[in-house]
Amino acid sequence: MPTATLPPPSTARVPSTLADLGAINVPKSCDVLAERLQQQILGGGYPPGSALPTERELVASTGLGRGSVREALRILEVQGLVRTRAGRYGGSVVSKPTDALLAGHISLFAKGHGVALRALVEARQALEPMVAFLAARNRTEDDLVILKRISARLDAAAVDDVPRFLLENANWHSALAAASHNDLLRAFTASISGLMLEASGIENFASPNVRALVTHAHRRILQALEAGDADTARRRAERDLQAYAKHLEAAVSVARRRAVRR
Amino acid sequence: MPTATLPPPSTARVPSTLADLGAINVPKSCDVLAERLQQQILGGGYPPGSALPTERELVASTGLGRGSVREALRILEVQGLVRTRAGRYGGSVVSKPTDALLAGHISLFAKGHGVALRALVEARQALEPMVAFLAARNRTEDDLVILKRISARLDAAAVDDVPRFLLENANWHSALAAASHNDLLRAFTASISGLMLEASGIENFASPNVRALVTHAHRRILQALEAGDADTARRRAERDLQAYAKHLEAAVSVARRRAVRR
DNA sequence: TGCGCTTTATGGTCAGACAATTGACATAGG
DNA sequence: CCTATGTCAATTGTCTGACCATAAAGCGCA
Repeated sequence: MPTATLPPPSTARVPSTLADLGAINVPKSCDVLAERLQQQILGGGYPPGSALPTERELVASTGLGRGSVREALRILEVQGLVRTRAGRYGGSVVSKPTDALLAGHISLFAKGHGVALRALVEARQALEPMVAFLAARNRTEDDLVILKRISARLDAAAVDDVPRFLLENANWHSALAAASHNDLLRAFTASISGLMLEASGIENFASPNVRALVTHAHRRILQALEAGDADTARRRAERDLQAYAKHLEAAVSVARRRAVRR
Repeated sequence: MPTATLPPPSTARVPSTLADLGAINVPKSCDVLAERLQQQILGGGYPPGSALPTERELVASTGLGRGSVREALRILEVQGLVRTRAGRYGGSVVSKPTDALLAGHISLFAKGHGVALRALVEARQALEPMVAFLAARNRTEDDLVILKRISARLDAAAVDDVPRFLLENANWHSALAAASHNDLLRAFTASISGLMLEASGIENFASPNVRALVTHAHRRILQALEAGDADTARRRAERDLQAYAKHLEAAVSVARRRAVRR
């Protein structure tokens, strides 16, 4: 964190021999425990699926109170590193953070910052061409089956069921990202799809025009995937998203004009 | 979550009139409180900077125990929605999730899934061209100043100070993303830069060759930014990253051959 | 004016108790 | 023998109460 600036140490009267200690950090006990457990987990000491010590064992081994231990475990839970179950033979089991969990954090970030729909579209424009490229190279037969199934549902819903259309559209993008077999791009894409799905519930783009455009674009990309033609897949994703962004821009500006008039 | 499959309801003998109830969810009290507070915060009830009720007030108003209230606040803290300070006039203050926090979650996700360096590079290849494009369009004079300063330090370090070079390189990519003025792309890029910085500490690419390549590429992109030429900036980012990826691939395969021989 | 002490509201921590949960095991019934 | 049901024990979930640590406001003194 090279940009962090420390607060000036009091104001003056610093014994000249005393070095600048900087802001002294008093970590909370639960944070310390959480971090140590995190390191043990990431370091391989507790592989996914294995059980952490029970709360009371941790109390005994750390000397902390049970409340602090519970808060530490709660931190790990929010981070997606453990899942906790009550009851006998329960306890905290190490797990890997899920896509949904990361999507939740990204969603909070976006909502907290008031990220505009335009920014979401830009992010998708950044990700999707590469996703399509990789999907064409790395897809399995199963990936194709899933994408075709979603495409069919998408086409069916495009006729008149707009909410369903939007949902299946989000699924389609997520499935395409899954076919890329890049965990990071998959998670990013799924997050953005979820956010756009939410946003599209508010605005009312997805006119019949746009729906036809989208289904057509998806079909063409899917064809490139089947052929394993990565460059074509990328190019089509690029072009289609550009067209989509233009439509969206127009729709938004219309909505804005309408809002101004009202 | 359309992919979730419910466990088959016992095995048979289901009274035919009984509907499928699905898995019943028993949320913990602190989760309920955390979610309610989250909604209030995101709904604008507590704008950033405002103070949440104190722990004891929440105890009084919710009827929960203090431990549960504290766990709820701890959840919000990990999500980056509040910052908590001890002492009089302390308490929980609403805040926006920081880039660093989201980067931490993304990092945990990547480490938990064992995301390969190759996947990181692919993600950067996806993001950076669009980032460069937007940066050329949206950069301010301040953005340029910052980028130039980092570039200078990068050039200086490229001669012989490899760790410093890698650090400044990560800073450069983050600064470029900041210049795009897209919060999401900025956060994604910063995360990936951090992860690559960590990874590059292990591997030992960044040979003199690669360092020269990188500094040259950054200079060319910076020139496009100054000129405000978005398309050129994007094209250069694309080409340079492709070259970088190729170098990396070669370095990794060399390392692998060496490992096999040993 | 300016420094230092006190005051006090707040989070941080611990201890103990009880409730709720849940899987394993034993047991009864067919 | 198999199935269904009851019992048990270990574990998390929750509450209560107490005390400590912290930090900013306010006061008093020089």
